Amino acid sequence: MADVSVAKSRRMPVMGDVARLAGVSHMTVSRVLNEPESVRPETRERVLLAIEQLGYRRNSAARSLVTRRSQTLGVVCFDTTLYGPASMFNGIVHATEEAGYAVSVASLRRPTADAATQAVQRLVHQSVEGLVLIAPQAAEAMAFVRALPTNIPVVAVENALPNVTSVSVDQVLGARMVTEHLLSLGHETVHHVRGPLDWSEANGRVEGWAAALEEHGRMVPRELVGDWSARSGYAAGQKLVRDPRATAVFAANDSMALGVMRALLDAGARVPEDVSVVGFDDIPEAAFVTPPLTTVSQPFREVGQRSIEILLDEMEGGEAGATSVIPPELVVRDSTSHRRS
Amino acid sequence: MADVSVAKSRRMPVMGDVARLAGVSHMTVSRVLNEPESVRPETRERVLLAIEQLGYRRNSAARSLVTRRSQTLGVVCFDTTLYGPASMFNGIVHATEEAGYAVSVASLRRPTADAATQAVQRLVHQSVEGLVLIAPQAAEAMAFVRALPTNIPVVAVENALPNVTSVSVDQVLGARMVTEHLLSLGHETVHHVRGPLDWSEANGRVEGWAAALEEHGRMVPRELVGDWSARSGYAAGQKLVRDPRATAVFAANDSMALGVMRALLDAGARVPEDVSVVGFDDIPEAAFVTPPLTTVSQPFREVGQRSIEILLDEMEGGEAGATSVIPPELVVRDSTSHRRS
DNA sequence: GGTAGTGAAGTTAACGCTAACATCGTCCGT
DNA sequence: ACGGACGATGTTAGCGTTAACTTCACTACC
Repeated sequence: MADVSVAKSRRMPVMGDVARLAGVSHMTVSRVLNEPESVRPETRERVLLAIEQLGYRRNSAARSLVTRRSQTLGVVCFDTTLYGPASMFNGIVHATEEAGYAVSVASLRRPTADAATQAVQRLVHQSVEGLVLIAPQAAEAMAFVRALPTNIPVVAVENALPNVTSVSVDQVLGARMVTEHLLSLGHETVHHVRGPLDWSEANGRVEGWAAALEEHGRMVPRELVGDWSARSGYAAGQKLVRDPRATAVFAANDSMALGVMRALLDAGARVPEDVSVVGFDDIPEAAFVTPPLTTVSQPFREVGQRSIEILLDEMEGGEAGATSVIPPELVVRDSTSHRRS
Repeated sequence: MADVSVAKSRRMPVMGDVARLAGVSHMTVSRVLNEPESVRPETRERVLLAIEQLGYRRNSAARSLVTRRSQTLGVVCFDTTLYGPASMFNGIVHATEEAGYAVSVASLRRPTADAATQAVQRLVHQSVEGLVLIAPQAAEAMAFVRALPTNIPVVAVENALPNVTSVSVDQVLGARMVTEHLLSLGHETVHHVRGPLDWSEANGRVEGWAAALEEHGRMVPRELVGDWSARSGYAAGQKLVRDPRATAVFAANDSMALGVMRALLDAGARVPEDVSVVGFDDIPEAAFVTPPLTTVSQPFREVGQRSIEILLDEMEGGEAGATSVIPPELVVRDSTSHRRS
């Protein structure tokens, strides 16, 4: 009881309180906090001491009211349960905090233009100073761009939007590497289980895969469509197992690759003896599943961190619209082998 | 003159602008926004129209300066790359947005008391009105509690802290179910690969496992320690494979279970014929790995959502300190089977 | 018909901070 | 020794909202 009343009566100290204790004006306190060099060391020490004694913390609402800056960056994301987005989100949050900004998140329940617009609006309303988009669905992207307030800098990760700065891993290259790896093992062609139609990453992977096949003069099989989940990979695998020409499968991510392998195994086919399977992402479990999965490693965290670097640069007047592409890396394990028969 | 008006219209409109256009005072505008019923419908319409025309948005900094509320909840998290935390985070963000609050995130790079304190401070400084802790390390927990400002409501997920409201899945029960499932299959005892020593979830699982074994009068083998990663599970598996009595292994999460299975397989043991393996979490891939993994399903998203419900309730004066426990569910797949001698 | 009561709007004063200007010594060059 | 420049601090005036009054017109009642 006593605790409560004490806590209540003890109002949070404000600049004026600090000033009084230090024997200066509140403006000097403000200066100590904002441009310490402009205050005489002796005075500064006194103020700092008073701040410490009172446990003073500057009120950020008042500060941003007058400066019109919030020291906050906004992150729009869709599903942070997927390994890739989750890792990028982590990288983004860390980098943002390191830079002294707060992180405000808006999440999209559904990939609709409306939801996207709302999310951006919400963040803008919080006066974020910059925006990071982790929402790789192309349809959305368009909505975003329309909803964007021209005055605030934006960076999109893993999604090339017109007129928006973006950072991404070279999906086309990654898919190329996978396809050529498989071709080099003697497979006649490579089948592909792609990601959702509206994800730009999925499209990039399809592009690289098809391009590599065409360059080698191979047949380009019709791709199967998944939704990134192992379950959808399983469904695709069930179809593939009926096609004797499908000796090599490139799944657009590791989860789907797992599903494909499961379907193959359930149907009595062996991996990699009968069918080689490759994933994408290199989730931490990839090396430990059965068989250990050949896949493409993406530096997700770095992508996230890099996006913040670029965003901050843009906020300080750097030019926008640049596109930064980071190369992925093929990791060969045991789910791929030379074609037999 | 024209310049001036253009310049003015370029500036974000404020309440006064809306008021002028609607022919009322700024206070009426404020009322329309805060307590619409107190304004005559006719006037209200006029104001609403003016708001629409000007594209007016209330300045949240000014608002929170005077109300001393930020309409923001803070989330402290450690590693949102792990499936569990990522899912809970998702649930939390969704529920928070649904309730009309903004979400501010602070992430811990390292599980130290210092980092924890800083993270909480950062959020408090942003005047969050409530705090959710997704940081299941016990050591940390203590630091949090100490750093906690007594006046702002806190909910911890997956971590029972003294005097702090918490929501969690019944880890002890889950581990019990696993152990009894294995025992019922005829295994003499169950070996355990636990999670990090400072995670309360890991401790709960150890507790349930040991209790179940003891109740059945079985030997309680010394547990091996992992760090949740498949790699650490692999290391544990390499040790277990040398012990002929280890016919049933309970890994504290699915990733480690995968690592254990890999090590077993690499050493020539078959799963489940020679050794049964169980995980925990039921990651979406669990049903599709080889062999499909028996595990415990946890309603992560619901835990996240529930934590927000409770937090909001507490913010509205509900009593704090309650503990909400949600039961998990055993999912039997193919990585467990009767003991064969 | 006068007065209290009501509902709807307006006025004023914070909220805690920073920008911009004002003040006041002090040091300098000539 | 004097005016100007400079460095350190103080004073004042908002930033855009809401809380707390105040005003005013209109109703209701004895």
